[in-house]
Amino acid sequence: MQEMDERNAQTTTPERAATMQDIADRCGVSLITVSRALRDDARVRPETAGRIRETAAELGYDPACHHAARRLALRKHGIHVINHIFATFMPGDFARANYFLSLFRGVLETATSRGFALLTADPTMTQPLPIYTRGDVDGFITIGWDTCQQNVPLARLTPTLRGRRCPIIVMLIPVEGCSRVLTDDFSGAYAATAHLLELGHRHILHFWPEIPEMGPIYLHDQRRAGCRQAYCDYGFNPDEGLYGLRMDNMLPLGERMPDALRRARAAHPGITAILLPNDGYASLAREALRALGLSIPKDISVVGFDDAEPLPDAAGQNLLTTVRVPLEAVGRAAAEMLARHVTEQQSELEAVMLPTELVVRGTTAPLRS
Amino acid sequence: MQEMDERNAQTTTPERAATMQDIADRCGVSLITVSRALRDDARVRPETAGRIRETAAELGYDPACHHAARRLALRKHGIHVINHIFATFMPGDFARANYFLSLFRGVLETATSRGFALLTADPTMTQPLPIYTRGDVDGFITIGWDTCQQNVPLARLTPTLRGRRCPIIVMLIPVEGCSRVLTDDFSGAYAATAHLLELGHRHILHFWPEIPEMGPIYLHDQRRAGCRQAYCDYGFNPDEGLYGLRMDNMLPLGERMPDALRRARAAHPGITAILLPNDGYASLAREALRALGLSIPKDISVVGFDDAEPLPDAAGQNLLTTVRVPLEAVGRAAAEMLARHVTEQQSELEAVMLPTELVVRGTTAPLRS
DNA sequence: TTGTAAGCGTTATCAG
DNA sequence: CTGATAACGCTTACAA
Repeated sequence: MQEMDERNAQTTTPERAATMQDIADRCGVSLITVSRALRDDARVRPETAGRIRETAAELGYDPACHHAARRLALRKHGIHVINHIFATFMPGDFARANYFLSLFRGVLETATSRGFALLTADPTMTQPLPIYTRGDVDGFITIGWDTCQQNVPLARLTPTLRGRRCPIIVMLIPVEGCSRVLTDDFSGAYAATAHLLELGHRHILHFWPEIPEMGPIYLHDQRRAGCRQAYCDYGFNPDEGLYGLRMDNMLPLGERMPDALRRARAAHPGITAILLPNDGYASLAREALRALGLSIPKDISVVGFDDAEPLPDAAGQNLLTTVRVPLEAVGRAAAEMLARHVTEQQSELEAVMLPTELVVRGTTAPLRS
Repeated sequence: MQEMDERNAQTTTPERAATMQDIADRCGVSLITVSRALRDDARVRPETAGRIRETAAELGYDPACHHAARRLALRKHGIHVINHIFATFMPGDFARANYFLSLFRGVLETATSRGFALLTADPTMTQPLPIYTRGDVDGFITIGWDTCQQNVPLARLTPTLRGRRCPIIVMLIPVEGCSRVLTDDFSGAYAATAHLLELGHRHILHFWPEIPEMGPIYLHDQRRAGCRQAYCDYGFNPDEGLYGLRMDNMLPLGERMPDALRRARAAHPGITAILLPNDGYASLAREALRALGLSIPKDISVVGFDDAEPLPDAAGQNLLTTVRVPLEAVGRAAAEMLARHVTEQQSELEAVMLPTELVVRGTTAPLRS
């Protein structure tokens, strides 16, 4: 059986991918003619072209195989051939799995459908992989981590990309000099606050992450502004009813949640509603509140953010009232934007803002009078 | 400030990456001497080499930039330069998010630490992206989907890779002709069954996915064999106590779970324990059982598989007894294996099997007498 | 120790 | 319409 296969094989050794020269030899034409024929250059006799294309097919010629040579040749004439590779930076620990996954899924889906392969790297990696400086990547998509946080790759990348046409799209958080896809967190927080105010709540605890070394955190500042605006628009004073729970560190809050809530309630006994920084905290909050003898939404209303993580009730239904952030759409928009930048040689910065939406479920209820 | 930057710039236009010729011109040596110096070739005077390296640094010469040219040049001599790109196929819907994420995280972590970038593709993509046939990918890692299922990319890839040295590592399910990283599901299922038998259970329902068009599903067959072996070793007859619940379709089971369980119990009223095909079904099963008036583990014991998805109790603690499959380690091992294949030019197939481990939590209890 | 030659596979430019 | 030429940036083989 092996022998048969070998006999059936083309005369070219299977080791080596077929080249234009191979085709030219077979057809008795010059290499250039082959090159032209395969690129549908008009100035080659249709008959010759047909014969060439046939032979190419016979030999299993695959233009993609010699993409690198093509790029090299065209560089002489200043022609940039796109490579069909995007790169993203996603946290390797995927701590908030659904959050990043949604973004990632959107990016992957759209990149793929546009013919681009997607490289993934962990933003905490200590040094950029060779491929990033090689010029093989057509563009980058990343979460626009605020300056001092984890934008290691972005910071490290920028200098190596200097002078090279290599667009970077940031998602969710704006970064100077990059095209961006943002979400309207201001309006989301506004809607959530308005919802609570309309339910009669007047004293709301707003989780407000602020890590000292990081400076202001764009998203959370936007949201805080939205909350305050709602207070004002409804005729209330945010300084009297909206309490910011400043968090100096986001992750290990699991253990400290009960303590944080207890102290917040001690300082502001009137609190009847809580705005969380993301859905992941909801189950922690539910636990902590239960320990304080409070049940949701009877005694206290809770609103999440992102709509990325469910808070399942006994029947497995998600009962978390939250602000939906269209994460997958953000990913799709970013990839689409990048594809446009890359294929249309467009170099102007672009900005898109996607709407958020309040999703009312079961963790908010009218204020008990 | 811009002006200053421009004045400080090197004489080479920043548009163009520095080349060896640029360095040679500056140093008054030939291009080839530069090539040698930068590759630490011994046969170049140390003094000259030093000067060359200095100039290279000044000009910001980055060898990675011209990686493609290097590959092209070396091909003449039959030398294969590795490209430091791996590719994986991961389901884009990430239906069982944690499961695939764990695998992915392992692959990504190890690939990155070995200096390889990771390309991700959705296995359902209709046609392979250009990069896959281009020879830019050094090797592939994928779940070894059984032949008839979603191995679209694998099937479509193999012919294009014919004759090319491009190793493929499959995870979890063996595929002919590929190196593999497997898990000992036989032992895992054995341990789970033994655990239940020791607790006094004699009538166990074993979910046994079997999709007609797919033929036997390796993992589930392994597990079933493990279950049966345990029955035999403990002196029981699997044909009398181990009931297979054949599933002809895995995904939309959510709605059919209550029905499936009801019918299984009708057929085999003695059932006191259930072996699930994966953790994701645990919450569905809990619901369905609750609806039948049965509580876990009082009335019925339940064992999951994978330890990828928690079954949280009221306090958020995972109470699912399950078989831990070291998914992240599988990913790491696969990437490590691939790196070895690629860097050591090794072409012999390799196989690794990682152990599984029964994790006893709160969903299994002694049989009520 | 250094330089010269030739070529990897392709393409734009110019000549036939 | 077709072909020869030179180049993209690099490397091995061989000569000086």
